[in-house]
Amino acid sequence: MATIRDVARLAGVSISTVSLALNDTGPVSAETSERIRQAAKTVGYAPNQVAQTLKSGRSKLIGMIVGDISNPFFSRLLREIERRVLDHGHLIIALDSATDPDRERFILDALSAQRVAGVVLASHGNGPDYTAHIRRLKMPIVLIDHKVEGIEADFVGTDNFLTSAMLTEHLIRLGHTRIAHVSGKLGLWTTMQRIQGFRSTMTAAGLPIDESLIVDGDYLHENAYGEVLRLLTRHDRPTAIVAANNVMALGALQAINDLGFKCPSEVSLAGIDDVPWSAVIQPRLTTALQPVESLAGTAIEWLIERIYARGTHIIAPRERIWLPSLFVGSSTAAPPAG
Amino acid sequence: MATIRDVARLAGVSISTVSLALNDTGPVSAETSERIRQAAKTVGYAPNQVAQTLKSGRSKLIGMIVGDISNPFFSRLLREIERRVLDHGHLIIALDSATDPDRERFILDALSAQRVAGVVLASHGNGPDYTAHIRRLKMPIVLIDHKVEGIEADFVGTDNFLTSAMLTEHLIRLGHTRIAHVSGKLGLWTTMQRIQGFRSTMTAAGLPIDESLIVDGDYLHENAYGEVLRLLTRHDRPTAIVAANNVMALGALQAINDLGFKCPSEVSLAGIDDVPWSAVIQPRLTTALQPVESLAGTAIEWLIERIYARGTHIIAPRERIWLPSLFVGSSTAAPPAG
DNA sequence: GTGAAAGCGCTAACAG
DNA sequence: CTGTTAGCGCTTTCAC
Repeated sequence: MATIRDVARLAGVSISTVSLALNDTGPVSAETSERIRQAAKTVGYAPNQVAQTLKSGRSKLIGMIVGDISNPFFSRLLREIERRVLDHGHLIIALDSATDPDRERFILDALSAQRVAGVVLASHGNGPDYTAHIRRLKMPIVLIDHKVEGIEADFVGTDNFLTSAMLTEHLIRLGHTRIAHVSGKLGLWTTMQRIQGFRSTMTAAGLPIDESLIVDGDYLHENAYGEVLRLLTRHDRPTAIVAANNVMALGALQAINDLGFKCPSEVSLAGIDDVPWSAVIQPRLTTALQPVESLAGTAIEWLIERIYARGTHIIAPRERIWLPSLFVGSSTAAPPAG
Repeated sequence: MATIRDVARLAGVSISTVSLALNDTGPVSAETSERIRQAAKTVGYAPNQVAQTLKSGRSKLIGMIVGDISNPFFSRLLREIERRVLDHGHLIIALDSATDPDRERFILDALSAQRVAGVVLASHGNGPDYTAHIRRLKMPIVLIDHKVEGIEADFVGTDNFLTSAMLTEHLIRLGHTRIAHVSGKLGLWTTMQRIQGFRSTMTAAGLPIDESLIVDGDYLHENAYGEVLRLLTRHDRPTAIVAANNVMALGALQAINDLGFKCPSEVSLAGIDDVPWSAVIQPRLTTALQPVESLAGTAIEWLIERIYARGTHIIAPRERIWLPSLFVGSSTAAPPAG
């Protein structure tokens, strides 16, 4: 690997002149500059990012932590973010926390040790210990999807109250009264908002809430499958189900199919977030969609801003809540008569 | 961020003693060592990986480049690899080349500038220029999925000839004679092997090969959708289709559905690689499965070996070809009578 | 316009 | 056993 020294030697100048010329950061005569550029090309010089990072204290790497990288919602988000970030000369280190707060902390420490420029964090932790730990790292952070109180960071998310509220409303209008909600990991802001949206909409419609119909699926396919099996084998089973994310909706659908129920004629199903190729899944799921590109765009815009602002001025935490949209598929219909 | 200096000051020793003690790399009295560890803890010392990297010339980062990070085959692979790599104290930088060789080169250069320890590469390039460029980077590389001649790297993949051959054989046994193959990006080893597997099996069964039934889907959902629309609107349409990957199989299925054909009674469909929610897709696709965990395991084992062997001894390029397995779903059946 | 030198945080000889 | 020192590759004053 050629270094700045090799270039200097070949061009017959000092290393500082090379740096000045190549970075356009000082007065170098056009002639010398040209000679240096030539030399750099012939020796195949590429600046060592590690040295630059050590010098500047900040690398060109951005960390991104999500709960499940194989969840299509997050892999789309990752893809969108990565695309935008490459334009700024940054690279993304994507990590899967498996929704485990301890693992998340471990990863955050590792990213901090790498002196990453910033972090896009779909957090799964909370509590004073957790927030104190994050604050101590002093990294530019943009929270995405899951909001956490007590961290000086921007937050970009969707109106989660609305996501489940609109699905619930849709089912109520179709005539359902016994509606179940398969929720995500309890304690998370996103989860609680979605549960709230469900509850409020039920109550506003004058429907009673059967607490046993609100079950915890932990945002996982398997859990949702199991919970829905349980729900549908009860004598007072629900006629409709709202799943709090995409993979749980698919788990629910599988349970419905495996038990031999017809969807939507016997059980209606609605979920949050799309899956790619949803077009080939029968029935086509009714879903509340988060605007992935808008989320990715805002997150990166703000993070980059924060990275460049660092040391210059402080930016007060911002918050942007995008609105979901409703896609009505063929998985929801009026409840069976009787 | 506390540095080794802060620890040294607090413990009342020199920085080299701190380094020696904390890395267990020199003779330090038990007492001093303990004092140093205490000091490190109280100031919250964590070694700066960037400085270590600059010193050693090699970071704890591993790059991974795939053609499409949102393809479930690759996101599973990424997840598996990441899990294994964390155990060795490494982090993964995952990047999406969008199957573009130029973009792939750009990314490889960026990784090289970061002095990554090694790269897991699902390559989409070939030709002397390409291989020369990669050789020049001198990074430990493990090729995965796509084999490229002319690079001194290990290769881990699946017997791709067999994947399409077993699917074709399965269709022939069901009675099909007009079988189409929606292939991946032409020129890639993987693609060519799969086409070969298709051809050889047809020929071995004494069936003629209609060249117009071998179409290029470029491993993309949209392309496959379009190609299959075209195939099925021909007067001499095929009765069965072998798609060279998972997303193309789903694109094909969508085309079949959209045209109003029944799968499998009117058109049979088989694909390569699973999708996570395959259980809820009707009909359940017949697929040739690659052993993702074995691929990930071998790739990382070899890459880590190569990373540690660097400078010590050279390892001759190795190759491991795993066998696929056949999953018979409900998307394949005997061709319609007449 | 250009060069010398300090220093980012760490490791590893080499002295003592 | 412990401390001094050089140096990884680069940027950035500060002299000349």
